[in-house]
Amino acid sequence: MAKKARSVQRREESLSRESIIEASIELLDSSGEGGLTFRTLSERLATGPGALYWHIANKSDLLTAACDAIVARTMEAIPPCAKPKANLRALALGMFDAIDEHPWVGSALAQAPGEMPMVRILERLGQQVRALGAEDDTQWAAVGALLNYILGVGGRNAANGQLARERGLDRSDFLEAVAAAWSQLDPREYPFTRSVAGQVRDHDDRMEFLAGIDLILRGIERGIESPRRR
Amino acid sequence: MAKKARSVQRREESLSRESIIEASIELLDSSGEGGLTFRTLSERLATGPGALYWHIANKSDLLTAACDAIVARTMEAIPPCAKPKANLRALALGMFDAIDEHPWVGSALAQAPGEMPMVRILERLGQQVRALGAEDDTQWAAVGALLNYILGVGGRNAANGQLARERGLDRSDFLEAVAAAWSQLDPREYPFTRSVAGQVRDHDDRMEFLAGIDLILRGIERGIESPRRR
DNA sequence: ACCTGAACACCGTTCAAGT
DNA sequence: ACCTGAACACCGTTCAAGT
Repeated sequence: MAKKARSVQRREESLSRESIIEASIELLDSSGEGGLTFRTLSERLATGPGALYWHIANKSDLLTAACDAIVARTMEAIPPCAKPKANLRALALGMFDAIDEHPWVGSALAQAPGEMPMVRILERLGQQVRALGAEDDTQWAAVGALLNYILGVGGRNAANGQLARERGLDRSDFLEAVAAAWSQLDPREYPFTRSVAGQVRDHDDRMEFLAGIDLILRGIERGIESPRRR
Repeated sequence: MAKKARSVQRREESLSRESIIEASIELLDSSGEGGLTFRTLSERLATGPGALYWHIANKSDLLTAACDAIVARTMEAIPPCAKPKANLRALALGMFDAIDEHPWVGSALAQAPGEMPMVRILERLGQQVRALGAEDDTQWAAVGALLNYILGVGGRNAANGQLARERGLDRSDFLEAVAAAWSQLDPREYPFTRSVAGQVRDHDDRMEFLAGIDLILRGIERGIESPRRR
């Protein structure tokens, strides 16, 4: 019962932007978007909330920086490949998996348009679409379609994860609840939604995501084959 | 200087879910996402914050309901047309315009996966994709691609509008700032992003959005023409 | 230069008390 | 049944004061 340990553990290393971001990622991963708070964060770093402001501008800056760290790692981890199409698929899947592992990245990405994390993705997509042979005036539409699709899926996955967490369910239980609600819609007004309710229940998110990417890639290829009518 | 007017105006009609949602939409339109507060809302409705809870479950419920009101109106306003492809384009453009007019709808939509507002869009998209002649097993991918693309663009437009508002800029000034930041990136690391910086400045968002939709539609058509290899 | 932590100006939500 | 408004338990952010 020696009392030599201090009641509040003091930090050994001095605070830094990197250590703050790292702690934020841990917090976001373990407790979701609502888990990142200047108070919990400063507690975990054994300091006061005000100290954080010496290293980061504000909460939005912090969230974007945490998101960027994940995106940068994800981009680095994607094995390079000679074929642009395979590259694009790997890129998209890499982002899908990253958001699956860190759902908060999906919404952080959406909240920081034009910022670094989005630029990293944009750049990689753009280079590969170029390599695919798209003409200058169609590149932008192709990259935009891929980027927005990825962001759309990411945002939705983030929201699914967030809602499931709030209600104390896991992802599949949550999707089960959605499917149940859909199958009780009025069949005259919502025939399509009702008919796909079953698919929501037991589909493979990842494969479905990839099917969408392939569909967009088909559209891009077709645009390249028959370039423009005049 | 008569004092017969009460200092706080009292409401004439009793509170209702509809009137609360209507007032929320006005507040969101005029002051952005941060403008919707139980205090400002109850002030505007000449009541106390607690009263609102008799009619709505919580803030997320309120936001989704406000979003659903806009989406429902948007769906109703789209003129029906015999050609599924034209219908899909009109549907997508309708949502684009709705989010352009009410940027908060973009993020509210993303936050309510599987809820009514999203189901309305899903259903309309699904019916038209079916009419296009897609087989059962490819319908879901096609609808998913369109829906996620629309959600992705919507989310990004919402974020653009929100950030511009926070910084007191209008949309084009904000995009100008993004373009300026992009054109100062390292040309060796970010050649693509730099090369499209100019396009960000003076592109037409709406037309670009439509180009993406057309690209996806091409991919869907191609999938229909050469269904599946075996 | 960097950190501390109390204080400020907010939030969403609850709930006893009223009508 | 519906409304009131004070109170609760939080937020992000600031800033005088410390080292």
